[in-house]
This record gives sequence, C-alpha cells and structure tokens, in this order.
Amino acid sequence: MSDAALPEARPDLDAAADEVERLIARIVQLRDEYYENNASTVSDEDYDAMVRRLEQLEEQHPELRTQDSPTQTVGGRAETTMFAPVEHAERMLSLDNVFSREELAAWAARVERDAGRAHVRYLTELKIDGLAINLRYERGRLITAATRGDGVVGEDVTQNVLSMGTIPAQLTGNGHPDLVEIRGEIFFPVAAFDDLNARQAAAGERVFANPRNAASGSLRQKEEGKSPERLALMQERLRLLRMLVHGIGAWPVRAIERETPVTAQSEVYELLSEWGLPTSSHYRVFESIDEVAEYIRRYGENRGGVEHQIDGVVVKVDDLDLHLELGATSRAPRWAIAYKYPPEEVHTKLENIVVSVGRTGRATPFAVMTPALVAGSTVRQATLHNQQVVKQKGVLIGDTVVLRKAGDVIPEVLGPVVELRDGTEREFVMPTDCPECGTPLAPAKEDDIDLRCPNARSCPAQVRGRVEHIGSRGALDIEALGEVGAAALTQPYLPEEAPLETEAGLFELTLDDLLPIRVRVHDPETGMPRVVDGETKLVAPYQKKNGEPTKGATELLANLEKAKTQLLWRILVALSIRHVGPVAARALAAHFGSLHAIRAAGRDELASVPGVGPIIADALLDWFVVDWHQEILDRWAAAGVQFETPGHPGPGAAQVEGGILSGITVVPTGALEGFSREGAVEAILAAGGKAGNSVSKKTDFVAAGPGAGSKLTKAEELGVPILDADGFRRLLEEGPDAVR
DNA sequence: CACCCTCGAGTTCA
DNA sequence: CTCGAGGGTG
Repeated sequence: MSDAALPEARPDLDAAADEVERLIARIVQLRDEYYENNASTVSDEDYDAMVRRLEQLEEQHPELRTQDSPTQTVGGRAETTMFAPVEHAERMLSLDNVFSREELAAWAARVERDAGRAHVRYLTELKIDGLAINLRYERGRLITAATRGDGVVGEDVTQNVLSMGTIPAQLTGNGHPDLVEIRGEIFFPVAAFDDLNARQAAAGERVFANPRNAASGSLRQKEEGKSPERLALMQERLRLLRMLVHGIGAWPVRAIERETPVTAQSEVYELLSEWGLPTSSHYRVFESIDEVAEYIRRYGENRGGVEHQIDGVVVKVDDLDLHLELGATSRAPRWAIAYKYPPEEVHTKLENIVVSVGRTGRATPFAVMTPALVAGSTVRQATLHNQQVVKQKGVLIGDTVVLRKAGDVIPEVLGPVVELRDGTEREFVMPTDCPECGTPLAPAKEDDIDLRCPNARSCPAQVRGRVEHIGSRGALDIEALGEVGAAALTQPYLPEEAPLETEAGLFELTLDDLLPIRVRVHDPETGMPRVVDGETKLVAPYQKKNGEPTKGATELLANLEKAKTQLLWRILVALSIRHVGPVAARALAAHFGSLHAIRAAGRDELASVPGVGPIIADALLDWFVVDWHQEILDRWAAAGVQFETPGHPGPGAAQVEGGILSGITVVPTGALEGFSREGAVEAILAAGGKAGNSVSKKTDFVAAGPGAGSKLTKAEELGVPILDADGFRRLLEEGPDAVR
C-alpha cells in the first residue's frame, strides 16, 4: 500500500504556510487602510516587496494559493476593476486546507467534538481547480453572476456566464425563494485545453499556461472593440466553459428545510439539479472519516479521468443542522475542509547543473534542485540528458523551474519561469574534462551529441558503474552487489583498500579482500560525507565490530559463486559491450552458443544475426581486441565463469523455430498476477514469442495487470487486444487463437 | 533514403 | 519516461 498521496510531515510547507498567512493578513490590512484613507503607513516599495514575496511563495507552493489571496484578487492599490463590482448577499468564504491524513483526522475530531456527536456523516466531492462564481437568483431568475473577488465584492460577469449556454437564466420547477445565491466553480475542460491554445496561437491571441488561466481569461473577456472574428473566437471560448455548482450561499439553510424536505448536503445537490443547475456526479457520502481518508488515498493514486483539473477533495459534513451548529470563522466554514493533493507540477529553484559519468563514459548533465514535493514524493534531481537539451529547455542555473513527474514517476524539468529571473542566473557550460578523472571528454563519433570520457579502464565512475551493472537484475543479478557494494569494492576510503582495479578481479574476491574495506558515511539529506569533529565518519561494511564478516560479505561471495553459471546472454550483458543489451545478447547467445564462437565469428556472420547489424558487429569486434577486455575474459574464465550454453549445437545451427507464440509480439505491463516482470518476459520467450517494451501497431497483444499506465492507453488507441493475467496465461498455453 | 520500431542508457524515490 | 541511435523495411 502506498501512502504517497498522504505525506506525513512537511515542515517546509508548514513554515511557508505560516508566512503566507502573515503576509496575506498584512497586505489586506494595508490595502484596506489605503482604500479607506487613501494613505498608507508603508512605502509602495515595501508593499510591492510583500506582494512579490507572497507571489514567490505561492509559485513554490501552489497548494497554498487561495482564491482570495491578494495576488489573485485584482492587483495592487491603483488597479481599477474592469467589470462592475457586485456585492455578494452573503460573504463568499474560502476553505481551510489540510495536507495529510493526520490533519484530516484532527479536523474531523474537532468537528465531532464541537457537534457533540460520535457519529458524523461526511460528503466528499472533487475540488475543481477553476474559478469560484456566485449566481444570484431572485424568484428563479438569474440576476447576476459574479466572481469571488475579495469574498465580499466580486466582478459582474453575468453576460459572459449566460453566453456559456449551460447556466439557466431561469430555474426550472417552481416555488423558488425570493433570493438565493448558488455557489459553484467555472472551469475549462482539460480535454479542450490543448486545442484552445492551438487556436489561440493561430489567431495571434495569448496562449494560456493552464486550464485555470484559460477559464479566468475566457470569463474576463469584453465584447467592446472586438473585430467580428475575435468576437466569434470569444463566444466559442465561452461556450467551452463548464460550471459545476456545489453549494448555497444566502438564504439560510433553515429556510430550505422549511420549504423543502432537505436536511443534508447531498440532498441540496439533488435540489439544485432539479432546478436545472449542473451538479457533479462525483460526490460520495461516507459514514466515518476513516472511510473518507481511504477514499482520498485511493482517488489520489489515480486522479484524472474527470473533465476538469482537480487539486484535491472537499470534505463536508453532510448534515445541514450541523452546518448551523458549527458555523464559520471569518474566513471559512468549520463544517468543510479541502484536502489538497501534492501538486503534479511545482516550481523550485535550479541550484546547479552537475555532470555525472555513467558506466559507458557518457557525461550526462543533471539538475540539482531545492527539494520539492511533487506528485507525492520529494525530488531533488532530474536528468537533463545532454547539453543540447539543457539549451533547448532554456534553463539557467539559479532559475526557478517547473518540475513534474513524467508518467508520475520520472522527474522532469519542463523549463524556466522566466518572469522570476533577477539577473543573477548563469548559463550552464558543459565541462571539457571528465568530472571524475579529468580526461578530456570527446564524442565517440563525429557529430555525436553525447560526450564521453574515453578513459574506460581507469575512470572511477566507469569502473564503479560497470561493476554495479554486472550485479544488476538485467545482467548477473548478484544480490549484495548494488550501488553501495560497487562503490565499496572500487572506491573505498583508502584507495589501497580497493580490491578491484577493474571488474577483471571480481570473481577472485575473498573474505580477506573484503574485511578491511572502509567507506565514508554519507548524509542521506545532503548526500555529502558526514564529518564529526573534523573527522570523516567511516564504516566497514563487511566486518562486524567483533571482527566477524557481516552477512553482506558472506552473501556477496556466495552470490558471486552462483553468478558464474548464469546464462550466456547474461554474461554477455555483464561485459558492458557497447550496444549489447539483453535483446542483442539473447540473439547472439542463441545463435552462437558460446563466447568462443562469437569471438571467432567475422563481421558478416555477426551482422547476419537478426537484430544485430554492422554497428553492433563492429562494437563486438572492437571490444575483443582491447587487451584489458581480454584480461577480464581470462581471469573470469580462470575463476570458473561459464562462457557457453551447455548442449548448444554450435554456431549457426538451425534455430528451433516454432512454439505456440511464434511470430507473435506481446507487451507485458503492470502487475500481472502470478508473474514477475522478468517472469512474464521469460514466459513469452519460452513460448517462442517476442516480448516488446513499447506498444505499436506491430504489437499483437498487451498483457496488462493493475497499475498499467501509458502502454495500456496506447493499446486502446491502436486497438491492440488487451489481456488480463488469466488471458495471458491462456495465450501462453493455448496460443493466440484461443484469446482472439 | 526516409521512415517506424526497438534497443540501450541514464535516471528517481521509497 | 525520454532521448539518441541502430536495425530493418518499403
């Protein structure tokens, strides 16, 4: 179970929330003072600085932005409103926010205490990321539609709201009260958003940053002075807007109870719906706050699928009697709360761009950022791929950048927030030398974008990377040989304690080599070596205090022993030959049956293997002639590593064709019950099929389990048949015709 | 030669 | 997931 959607403690956010609250209070106070006396106790500069600081905090923590923040209500002191002011009959309150399950529980505990009841029923609805609107109906007729403004006075947008075509000018049914205010949210449907921007750009109009801005911009348009074409565009945009209503303002609930049998918030929605107003179908009623929390958690794992952007879930006490009993503070009702999900896109500071060197020597720049919470986890790094991408994205060191998680997993820097630049930012310069060993970087081939460190044999980053790669699941799958183990073996604190100069000695390791190794202790927060009293902290990972070897040490040696008899293709992958990954390695192993045969083969024979072309053939030939590569083979062989597939008939032997899935490509995705990721691939190959990584029109089947993401979507788009775990099992046993 | 598809590599966090 | 680049096809 993942608690990703319900982070437990967020001290930085709490601090920011406090500051935001203080700033808003101060700014509102100064603004009111200014309006009333036309004079102020602070300079314009100080006032502007406060507003800017508030804007900055809201940029960094979009979840703290409220609609009545001074940054959202139109502007500074000298601004005039474009639209006529409308006073709301009843103040439009905002909602208090909670950010965790604990805070939600604390809110509910207070509600239940104040209500004097152990059992309170709650209603949840999706929190629409749009514009709060107040519809004033008198005897069933729409009088005004107004934005929230500062909560007391908003802007009159009645004409534009009527142009939307979905808000009734006259309520249906009868027996409408003399005055009623309906509260709701206007939003721009996400599905139409990209189209809108394309059309806006084509027409030379502004492009919107997000659907929320599009809604706001569309609603605040004025007809005057527009050419017929632009008028048509404006009308079109208004027609795309949608509204969902979620409550009643003026007209006390008691009155509703008197005139209609409405006693709960959920019944209010039925009533509003009967009146012809658009209500959301996404509300639910729960009997306890625990059920609510569980719903929020589950929904958070898979938001979307709704026509509007959501930034959280609103929880309301369902019983209207309790609304009156609980009342409201000056800002927000006590009977409702907004649970805010961590935003999927955040702004954070790009502190630096650092270059790392991988096992192949490729130098990859990556972004080091102020840690930021995005889509449920804290991110501090993201790859920038190469210098060209850095340039394309246009980010400078020191920029505030937009950060998201591609596919909700991989952090990605989208680009800079140019408006927040202050001139201190500097451009990233790709280093000319390897940051790990100082060797000048060079492209492997002319015109290659990627720069590489040519010092493959001794560059510490490359040796460490290769050793780690050998242990990885896709290669020899050696438990206890991961990132930390590889670093300990190749780069311990004292270089003379390093048992490995290159991977050649890996299978010769003994307990005596491991015991003396000591490594620096790294701080998990900063990633820097920990220093206590001026001394670098060290730890011996393979030796206990009493001198005995640790479990890690004995495990490592035992697993190395087992790895010697791994399948040939895995050994090939472990050698880190350029372009030879699991697929090419499998093809080579199946065709040749032994490393000896591969090495004896000429360029043409290598390139004749399906999936292997001239470039991979050359990479193989080039690899074998390097003397220290030869040393790896010799020493591994002497240590007992098996370089052949027992019983293989020899190079070029007719491949056993056939199998039930012969000629069929299957792409596994998500968690298939009864199969590991590897296991599913193996099963497909064993049945004679091809296991794909990406879905295309050449894919015959997608086997999808729970948690499947974009591949499933792609399969649906392309009309590729989708199988669940049972269907997949039948496919493996009975062949494609059984499931088609 | 242009295209589409696939593979390899690097990468993040819990 | 994304980018770059190899392999294969039309």
